[in-house]
This record gives sequence, structure tokens and C-alpha cells, in this order.
Amino acid sequence: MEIAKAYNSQEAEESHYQKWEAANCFAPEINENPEAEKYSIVIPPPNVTGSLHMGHALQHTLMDALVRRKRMQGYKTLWLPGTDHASISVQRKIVEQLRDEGKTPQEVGREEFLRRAWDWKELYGNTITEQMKREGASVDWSRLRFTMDESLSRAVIEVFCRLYSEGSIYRGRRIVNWCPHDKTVISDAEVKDEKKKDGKLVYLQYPVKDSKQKVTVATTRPETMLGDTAVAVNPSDERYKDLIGKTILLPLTNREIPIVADEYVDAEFGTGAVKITPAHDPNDYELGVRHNLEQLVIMNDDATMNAAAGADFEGLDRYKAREKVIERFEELGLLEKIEDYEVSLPTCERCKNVIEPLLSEQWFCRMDEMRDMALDMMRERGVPHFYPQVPNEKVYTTWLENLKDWTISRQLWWGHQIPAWYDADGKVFVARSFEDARNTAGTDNLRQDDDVLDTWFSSALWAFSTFGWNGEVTETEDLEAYSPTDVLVTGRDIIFLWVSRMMMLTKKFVDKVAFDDCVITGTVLGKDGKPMSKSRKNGVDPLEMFDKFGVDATRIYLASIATGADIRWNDTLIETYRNFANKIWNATRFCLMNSEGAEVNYTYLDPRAETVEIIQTIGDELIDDIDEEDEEFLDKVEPEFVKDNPKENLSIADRWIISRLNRTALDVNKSLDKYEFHTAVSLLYHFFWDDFCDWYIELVKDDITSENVNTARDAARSRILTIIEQALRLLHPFMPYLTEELWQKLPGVSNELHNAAYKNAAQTVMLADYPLGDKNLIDERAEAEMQAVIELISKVRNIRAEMQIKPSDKPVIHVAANAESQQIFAANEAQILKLARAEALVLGEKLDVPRASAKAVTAVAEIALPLEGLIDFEKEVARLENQLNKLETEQTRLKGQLSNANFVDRAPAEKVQEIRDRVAEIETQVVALRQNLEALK
RNA sequence: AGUCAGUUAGCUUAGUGGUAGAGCGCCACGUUGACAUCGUGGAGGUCGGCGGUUCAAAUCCGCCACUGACUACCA
Repeated sequence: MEIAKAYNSQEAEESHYQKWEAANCFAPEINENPEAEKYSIVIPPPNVTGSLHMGHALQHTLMDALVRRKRMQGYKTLWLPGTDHASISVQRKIVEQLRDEGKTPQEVGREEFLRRAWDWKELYGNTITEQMKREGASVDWSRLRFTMDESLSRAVIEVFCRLYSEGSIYRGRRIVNWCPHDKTVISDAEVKDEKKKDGKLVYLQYPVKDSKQKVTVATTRPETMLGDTAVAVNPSDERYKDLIGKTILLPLTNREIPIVADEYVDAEFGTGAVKITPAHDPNDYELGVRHNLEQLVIMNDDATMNAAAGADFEGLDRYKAREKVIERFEELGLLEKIEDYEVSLPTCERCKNVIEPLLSEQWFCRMDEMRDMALDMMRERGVPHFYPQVPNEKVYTTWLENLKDWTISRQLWWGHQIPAWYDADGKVFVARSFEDARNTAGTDNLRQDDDVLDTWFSSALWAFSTFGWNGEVTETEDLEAYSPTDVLVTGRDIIFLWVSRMMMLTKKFVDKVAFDDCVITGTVLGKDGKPMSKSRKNGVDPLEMFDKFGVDATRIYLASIATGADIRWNDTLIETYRNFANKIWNATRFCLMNSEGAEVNYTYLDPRAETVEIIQTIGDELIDDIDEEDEEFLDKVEPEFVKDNPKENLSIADRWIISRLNRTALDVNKSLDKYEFHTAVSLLYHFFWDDFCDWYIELVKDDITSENVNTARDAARSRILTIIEQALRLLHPFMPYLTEELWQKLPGVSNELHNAAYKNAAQTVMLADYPLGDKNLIDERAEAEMQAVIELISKVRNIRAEMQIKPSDKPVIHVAANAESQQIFAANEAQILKLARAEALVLGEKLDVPRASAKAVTAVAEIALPLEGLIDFEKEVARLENQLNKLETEQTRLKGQLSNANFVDRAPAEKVQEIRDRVAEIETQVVALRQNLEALK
């Protein structure tokens, strides 16, 4: 078989995805087991305006790894894909498009605008979903959803109407975060504070009526004084006690406003007197309501001043108005001073413009009942269980505890239009359709509310609307089968916007938890340690990484950094995993080059398999997958070989690698169950590279490449192929393309290796049974014995390197050890000689070597290499002294511990014994090293 | 301002009470029929500082310093 010398990721990525999709491997229906447990995940729907960024790549990798493993384990697995309509982002795209044509939305009208939006969505809205195919995401495309699909839209209207009819949704005039650029309200969560150092605090003097007194107020937004309707002071502030109840002559206007007292005012701050602008500041609004103050709106929706600001200011932009107010106060001699002041300005997360608090009419949703439901679920059942729990659970509950009503209306056209109609008198009729509204109103003369709902309103229903719930239909097979979903994987930034709302609305409308677990990933930061962003130009494009390093390398790298903490992007690390992919490729290539007469066969990995009869009765899990009745399969198991393969015929290396394989499988599963992706990756990396490649392949190389055709050679070949086959399955959730590419090349693979739930499916590693690991196959003794061999070889290599022995020079290795250890070394003589590049191995109770020998000690043996003419005595002395020093330092510390009565009394007995054993071990080594040093002097 | 997180080898980082790990980089040697996207060996850490708890602290507690995130406020 000809196999390329290096792994070409592009080639492997080209065909497999299509094959999987064509074979319907992603849909849960491929599972033939009617009893199978379900496993489901809904994707956090990416915006239709978006394109794949590293955060998606990270989250998709984790979801895919989870889903692929569960699928391989025989779960009826669904990962549901979809996209979000992203009101404001799409709106902006269309506005730009119109602007390029010299038009405005108002000119073309709502209908044309929406037509363009849908066209845009059809054309560009699948960018991310297409990119997900490149990622290898095993989502069920037959269940692709969009938040504005007909059924999902109906669910939105239904939920709105039900909440309205129970009084949870209401209209109200409130201060909201107004974006003057996008001309819509935005939620608190979409407002980002931006610190500005060059802010100014302006001190304005307000004359008191019928008095020479003036009151000084400080403000960062002087233009809002045009909308002031009071000045407030703290009731206990002695400075202003006399002024409470008096009247201010508000400069630049002809208005007279009262001086009121309110606890809200902090006497320590500024002048202790505060100008109150109820229509343009949330706190002032609250205060205004308490004191029954007039709410004077002085700005238009584009943040220019309106008529109420006065003729001098009308039409001016807010910043121009600010300058002008300051100028006028100066002219009037009422400008006391201007101080530099660091302010943090609320800005629109999306367009970065400074938002303006504005009094306006909006729709709101009361959250108290749903909030309590969510808090109860957390308190009583601990759902959702956050990973990592700290600090996410607290962030979630604290936010819920302080939750305010949700402003759900947006002044946009693209989205779910609010199902409310007004008659000529402005009376509102909320209904599921125009017809319903007309019937209730008794008139055709109705106008639907212009606004649409916050995009997060529809995403809040995602965990059940995607399964077909739309109010009209409330019980569907999918809802029954896949809800609640098992886990949500998402970023920290949307715990408030999405996670919490999904929990609340799912509980309220289908009386279920939305998901049991919630994995919150860290943020992938740029190389500079800052979040990736276009403006910083520190972004890393996943697609470029796919091209450069391969999808699999990128995926396993992302999984390896998924610790829950924010992590910096690191090119050299992803290179490490590209190299890892190549290592897997070449290890498999080597085995395939020596695979004649061999094939993948489970029995080679079970030392208990002594006869065909035994195969039938043991390892139920193993055989179950293949079908016990399958005579053909049993015929394939060559009886002669099996008889040749009892436990005593397995080498230490074989028992060791089987033990390591099973231990790795057990630990990988354990880690993934806890969403510890990085641990799973690290286990797989070290098993494959260190244990399998560096040691096992080297140890059995001669057996496998032997020119002698015999059953022993074929057994060794089959065994190593089977180990690779198991490793490929274990790696598949992280590296789907590479593992499929290689797995298909292995002799002996077929859909008989599939999990029992996929017997009839076309053969693919993605349906192979995921190894769970068998703890009965963990062989502590083999691991300890192998450790002794590895240590011996390493010590010899160490001597060779430090003494600079040429690779062509082959010394004799003398080893002194007890009988048991000698036996182990004898059994591995050939491998030791090969890997240590030695001539011969001389075993004995005691060393008998010339003075010109280099020496070393291991836990169980003394080693000497006679190096007549090659040894540098000074170097050897230094080397031994170095070793001796290290051991003595440790010994001193441990002895100190043992001489501490408190330690011996209070520490667990086994710990004390452990240290005693270690001290004894060191003592032997120290004695040996000292003798060796003496001999050299 | 409050809350929380982080501070470990030159760099990026694992490690929630019992001898400090990894990858890259560095130094030396190497092409022994999978792999130079490789192999072998080596150097390099008082685990931010100071106290405390404990037989035992990178790990638990307190204080401090620095970094970051979030929440609130910012007249």
C-alpha cells in the first residue's frame, strides 16, 4: 500500500464530510436501537450576518466532540443547527445597501425593505452554516432552523400573546438606552461602558428666584440643562436647608423649576446640588416620579435638539448644543468652572456610538415570576449545572436576583413584528393575527405596531421552538424525544442575554429545564492577550488555520485550551498538534507498511482470550457489538493463533500497552464526562506519542518488520493494528478527518466494529464503538515491569549522551539486580540491546566490571558500562556526584520528615510507609553511587 | 466602588493538601528502513510578596502588589 510520507490534511478533508452526510450519519435516525438513550444539543444560533470566528470554532469543536463520542457510544444523538435573524445587524446591512443606492428606508417602505432583507438572508445568511461543514460539525442538517422560520415565528407570537394576556407584557413610558445611530432602543446588556479620560465636569450656576443666591450644579452633559425640571439636594444637607421649596430661574429658558429634597443626592459629591432631567437620565427619572416632576423631552431620536430645547438650540446636534450652552453660561457670567473629569460613557455595543438615555414608549416584559422559577430550579436542583461552576453559577444567580423588566420592543423592521394593532383612538389590540385583532376591535381601521421584538426574544424560545412547539402544536415527537437538551456550550457574554432567558421561558412554556449542563468556554484572546476584534486587528481566522494546519489540528488544539479560562492564541501550540496529526499519520503508515497477514481484531487486545470458546463467553461488551450469532466472524478468528496467544505468551510490552490503552480510555471518558476537554486531549496525546510511538512501536519493531513469515509476526502485526484502531476511535471526536482517513485504510475494519446501534450503516469510524476502557485489563504489574525496562534503557542512553559515546559504539551493559528483576530484563534483552544500542547484557547479583566503567542506579538495579578508553574520569565523577547530590538532598528532606514525631503520628500510615520505602530505596542507590565514586578515586 | 478570577521554567500554560509537569524555545548529539512536521540526552522554577492554618501548602485562610473580567455608579 502506497501512503504519502506526510499527512495532507486538505486531501482528507475533501471527501469524508460529504460521505458522512450522504450516509445520513448525523441524523439521530441512523440509530437502529429503539431502546437507545438520547443525547441532544442545540447550537447557539450564530447570526446570519456573521462569519466563523475563533469563538465559534472553539464551541463547535467542543459540541462536536461531545456529540461524536456519545454517538459512538450508541446514544440516539442529535445536534441541532440553526441561525439567528439578528435584527439590528441585518437592518444595518440593508440600510447601507440602500444608502449606496442613494435611498433611505423610509423612501422604499417597510415591504420593500423586508423583501431586500430576506434576499440578503438567502444570499449571505448561510455563510456560517457552510463554514461549519468545513469544521466537520456533525449537525443534523435536516433539522436546520432559523429564528424567523414560520413555525418559530408562530411560537414567538404565541408566547407574546400569552404573556400579554396574563399581564406580563405591557406598554410603558420609560427611560431606555437609545442608540441615536441605529435609532432604536437597546438592552442594558448591549450597552458597553467606555472610559474617557478627557471628559469635563461643568459647574453651572442657577439663580434662585427672589434672591441674590445662586445654586451651583455640576454636570458632564450641560446640554441636558435645557430639559431640567428641578434641582435636588439632600434633605439633611445644612448648606441648602433654607433653599428647599424655593424656585430656580432656569437660565436660557423661561422656565421656573423647584428645589426639592431627596435622599438620592449625595451631599459629598460635586456641589451637593443636582440638576434633574427626568426625560434624559434614568436616576433623574426615578426622582422625578417621586416628586411628580414634569418630563421634558428635548431631543429628537437622532440626538439633535428639538423645539422644547428652545429656538436657539433646535436642530443642533447634542455636542454642538453642549458647546453652545457653555458659551451662553459664560456670557451670562454663570459658568463657575470646568474641571477635567474621567467619565465612562455608555456606548452601543454594535455601532460604538454614545447612547442617549431617552424617555420613550416601549413594550416591556415582567420577569419576576420567571425569575423565581429559574432561581428555584437552581436552588432546588442545581440546574443548569455550570462548568466551570465558579464563577458562572454566581454570575447567573446574582443577575437573576437583580433582574429588572425586559424592554422587548425595538424600533426596527427586520424581525418579529409586534402582534399589536391600534384603532383610530389608539386603543391597543394584541392578537395572534390581523383577523383576530379585527374581530376583537370590530373595525378594519387598524394599524399594526411598527416595532419588532428584541432578537433575544425568539432565541429565548430556541430550546423548544426548534423542536416544533409553536403554541398551535405543543407536543411533537422531537420535543418528547430530545428535550430537555443535555448541555449548552456557549460563551460568558451571553449568560444574561440568552442562557438565563432560555431557562426561564422553557420552564414557563413547556415546563422543562432547557438543558441540564451549561459549559461556559473561555474567550480565545489574540496574541496580544486582548479579545480578538476587527478594530484591534488581532483576530485569527479559523479558516486560515484550517488551511495552514488542518481542521483536525485546529480542533484538537482548541479542545486542548478549553480549560474555561481565557487563553491567548498561540501559533506554536497549534503547530504542535499539526505535528501530532502527522505523528499519528506516520505511526499508522508504518504499521500499514508491515500489515501483510494481519488485520484488526479485538482478541489480540485481550490477554484473557485463550480459546475460541472463551471468546464467546468473555468480554460480552466486545462480542456484543459484532453479533454473537455471526459464525463468519468467529471463523475469521484463526483458532491456531488464538491458542498461541495465552496470557503467558504476551510480552511485558504487550501487556503494558494494553494496560495503558485501557487506562487511557477510562480516563478520557471520565474527563469528557466532566467536560475537561484539555485533560482528555493531554491523555490521548501522551498515550499516543509517548507510550505508543516512542516505546511500544520501538519495542516491537523487530517483531513486526521480521522477514520470517510466522504466526508470531502476524500476531504482533495484528495487535499493533488493533491498538491503532482503538486509538483512532478514541481520537475521532477531536480529529474526525484524520481518523476516518486512516481507519478506512486498516485491514479488517468493517461495520462489524460499529456500535450495536449502527450495524447496518456504511462503515465509518464515526459509528465505531467508543472504547470505554476495561479496568480488568489494567495490569499494574506489567506497568511496573515496563517501567523498570524503560528506566534501564533511559539510564544507558543518559550515560551514552553524557559520555558522548558514538552511536556506532556498542558497549556491554552490566546489570546487578535481584532475581525477579533479572528475569524481567532477560525477557526484554533484545529490546534493551536495540534501544540502548548495546552489544550484550550481562545480568548478575553483583557488578563485576573494570574501573573504567560508567555507572548509574535505577529503582531496582545498578548499571555499569565498561568504557575502556572512552571514559572521561573527571566527567564521570562529576556525573555521579551530581546524581548523588540530588538523591542526598531528597534523602535529607525525607529523613527530616520521618524524624518529626508529629508527622509519624498524624500523617496517614500509608504515607509514612511510602516515605520509609523511598528512603530505603534512596539509601541503596546512595551506597552504590558512593562505592562507584570511591572506585574512581 | 463592589464582586470574582488570575499571577507557576525565556514564552504559552497544566496542576483544588503529600518528591513541581507539558509544548515551544535553548544547549549537545543524532538520519539505527513510520515520522527532521523526527529521535536521544541536558540546562532552566525559593509556584507574585508577607503572614497564618497543618505533621505537610503551588494547592486552604488573611493581608498586600500587579493584571484582567463582570456589576454598579459616575450630578
